[in-house]
Amino acid sequence: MKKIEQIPKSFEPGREEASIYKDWEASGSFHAESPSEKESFCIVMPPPNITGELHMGHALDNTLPDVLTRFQRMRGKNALFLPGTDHASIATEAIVVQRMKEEGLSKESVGREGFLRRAWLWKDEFNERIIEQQKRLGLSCDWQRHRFTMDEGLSRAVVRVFVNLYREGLIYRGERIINWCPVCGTSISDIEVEHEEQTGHFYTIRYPFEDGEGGIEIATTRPETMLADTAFAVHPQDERYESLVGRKLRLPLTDRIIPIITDEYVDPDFGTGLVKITPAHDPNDYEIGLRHDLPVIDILTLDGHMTDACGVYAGMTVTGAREAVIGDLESQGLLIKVESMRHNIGTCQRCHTIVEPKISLQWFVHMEPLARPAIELVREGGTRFVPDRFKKIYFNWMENIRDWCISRQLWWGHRIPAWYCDECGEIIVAEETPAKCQVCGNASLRQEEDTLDTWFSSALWAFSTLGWPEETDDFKTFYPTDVLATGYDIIFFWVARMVFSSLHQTGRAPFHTVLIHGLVRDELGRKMSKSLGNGVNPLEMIDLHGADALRFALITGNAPGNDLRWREEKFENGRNFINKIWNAFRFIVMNLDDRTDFPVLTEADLNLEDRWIMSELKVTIREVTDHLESLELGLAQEKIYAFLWDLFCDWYIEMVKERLQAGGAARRTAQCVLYRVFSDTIALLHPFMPFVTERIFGILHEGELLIRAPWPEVENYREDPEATGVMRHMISAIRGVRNIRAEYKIKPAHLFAARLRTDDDSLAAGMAAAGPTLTRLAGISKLERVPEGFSQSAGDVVMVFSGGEMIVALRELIDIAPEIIRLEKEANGLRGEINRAHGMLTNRQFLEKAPAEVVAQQKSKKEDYEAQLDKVAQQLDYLKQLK
RNA sequence: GGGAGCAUAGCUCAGCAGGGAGAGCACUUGCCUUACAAGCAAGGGGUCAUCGGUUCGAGCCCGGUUGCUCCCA
Repeated sequence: MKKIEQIPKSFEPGREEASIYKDWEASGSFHAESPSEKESFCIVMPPPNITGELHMGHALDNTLPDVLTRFQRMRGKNALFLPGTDHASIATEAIVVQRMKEEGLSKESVGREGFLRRAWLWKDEFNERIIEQQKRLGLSCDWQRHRFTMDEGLSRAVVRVFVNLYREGLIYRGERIINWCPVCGTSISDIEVEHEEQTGHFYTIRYPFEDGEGGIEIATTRPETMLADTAFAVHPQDERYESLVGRKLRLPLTDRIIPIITDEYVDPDFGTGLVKITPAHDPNDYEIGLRHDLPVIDILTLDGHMTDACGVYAGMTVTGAREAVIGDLESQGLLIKVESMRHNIGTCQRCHTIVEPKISLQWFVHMEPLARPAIELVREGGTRFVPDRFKKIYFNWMENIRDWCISRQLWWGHRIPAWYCDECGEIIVAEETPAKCQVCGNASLRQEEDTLDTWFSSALWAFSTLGWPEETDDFKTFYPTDVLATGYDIIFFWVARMVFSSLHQTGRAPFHTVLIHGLVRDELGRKMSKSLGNGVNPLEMIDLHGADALRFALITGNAPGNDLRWREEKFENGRNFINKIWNAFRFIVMNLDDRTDFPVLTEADLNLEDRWIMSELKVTIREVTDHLESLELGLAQEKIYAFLWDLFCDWYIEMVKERLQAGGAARRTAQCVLYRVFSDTIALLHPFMPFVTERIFGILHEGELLIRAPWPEVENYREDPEATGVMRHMISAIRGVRNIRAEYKIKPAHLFAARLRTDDDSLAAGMAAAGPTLTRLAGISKLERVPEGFSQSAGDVVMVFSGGEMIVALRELIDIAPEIIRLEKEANGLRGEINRAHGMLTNRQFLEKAPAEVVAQQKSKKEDYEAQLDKVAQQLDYLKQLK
């Protein structure tokens, strides 16, 4: 083993992490087997977009599954953390286009092939960069299984699913109102539209009757869309407007005559109960239009300008047209009033420009039949959400599902496997490029230009990454996967779609558990964003204090589903903890005599503190394991932290120093327990802080890798209530004495003798055995047990603790008056506790209804406090007598 | 309009088969005690938002109110 001189005073992540990571990779520790005899555990990584760098959200998103994977790997499972990246069609295309623009090029000028070549170069560059960043986080991914959504295999899965769904009639092509983003130049799905409230204007316009007289007033926030109006509607039972039905209106600024119709859809209680119908630009109006056979007039071009159907307004932008329309209406006296109003507008999730509802020919997935079994699955617990409440969000969306527009007018993505025959109009959907039209035999077919929504391929991620549609070993070994860890912001986008796609294609749920985490926010609770510039770069943090500190900070106090604020302070805590661990490690190395070959210990060899710390470790192993199994990573980490710092470092190491100094058998035992307990604690911590723990373990256990070491077993330790009880008393005695020292401002160097009055023999024995330790920890030079009847004298301070009394002769150092105050404070505290317990124990209802063990517990607490109060009171009487 | 979450120590947050309120940081006091000052020791600080209900017993369960977030339409 290394000598202490070879071990640096502190752990330097920057110097160590890269080589530790290399050791893991070189040993093949990340690699999962398939097929395998072992039980498998699989998590697929939520694939980051290739559009940019890793941010704090990714760091969290990736750390959680890594902790779980490392835990399961240590438990002996065939654990696979499958990494990958997503092609992010809209975002990537926008970036590549932007880059080309800077070179004076455009998509059109380079053509589809040329564009894709550039996009792939971009992908290669960022894919690599992301992987490098993830390695710095310490992720234990099986990099050999890294996948990209546009890889050959995954593309084959996409085509297969598309063809399957088309043949089943679940994918169709049709004209519908879709959301059009004029800047991205593509359709987007409903959930890619974000609604934001804005202050706009509410224009009241008069539509005159056909003959030019009178008219109807209508209010709208989008006056330019009137150019697409093709009817006016009222509710059929609305008596107010009975006389209007059947009459015709003259649409201002045009020479169009539009009818007044009735339709059930109109809500008579909303506004005036009159609505204008714009079939080409509103989904509901489109439905009404179909029912009444209304003309559909599209007034918007794909790049957001007015179409030729708009007469004088043709060619204007939407905002330009709005101003022109308002001006013209006003001059014709048809603009009644303008009010200001808060209203919701839809914007593009990617570029935040206003989305235009627009009639368009697109491809859709018919969702209802796919959603039904997906709802059933979660309802019956086949897949559960942690925390549970997120299933409500899932249900809410699934139960109100609408058909999914999956075609995108983009080049970067999976091109839709559909071909058109210009001769006969046939649409051929197939996995392979068809040679000729199956109907008319025409050989010149045209492939659909559009690509698929990125989420269409992400939805297959749980199985496409494992080789589906082939029945590969990977697929057989790891599918269904186990846990999916992801943010609540993509429950619809990804989780829900992965569930229904998996169920439909593979007949099985993609995972049994979805662990939901929150968003990483800045110190002020704001979402981290580029525009605010408040993002914290995880790589910079790693440069500063290492990946372990970063991981610690992300897990600290983090409960499933809750957002967390990034605070520098938590991160420093992580660094401090690493330092603490490192120093405990150094202390142990200093005291091991370069040996780790310890004989097997028997109970007889063990000291009180040995039995105690091992008993506490057993409890900790159990708690940490349970918390990890229930995905409570924050709690699990907290338990290790408390054990390592508060119990192991503050008490065990301190108590063992005398024995280490003593040498001989006592030293051997202490060394052995230190080594065992510390090694297991480091192992428990490994999933959270893999680097330091690996380095330490590697030194303590030469030639072994912690990443592949077995998870600590509770069976290796004995729960020892007796030792725990005695230690609890002893700790309380030491704390009490320290408190006296602090209150009386006694210098550390000033030792004093103390007397112990107790009826607890094992405590007395334990304290006696701890003699020199008590000197160091409490400044007690000599401890003498005195009988119950022993009476103290003036100048004695009596410190009552849970196991008895410590009597310290302070003589001239103490003043009776403040001592009386101290004891009275103590007595009051005890009386409070006694009253509380007494209240419960004299309540007949409590005695009858509360569980017997709770009653017994209260009873013993009360007796305990009463005994203590009794002693405090005696001492008070005594002091008052002296006065 | 529908739904969800949050409100606990000065700050950031944990806590929950319902049985004596926790952590980290900050604060006060004393310590360079040969693993660690990124540390050690001793302390101070909370009617767990509010009102009501259930219960022998409520921070925890139920309902109302207020105030902040967020999602969906």
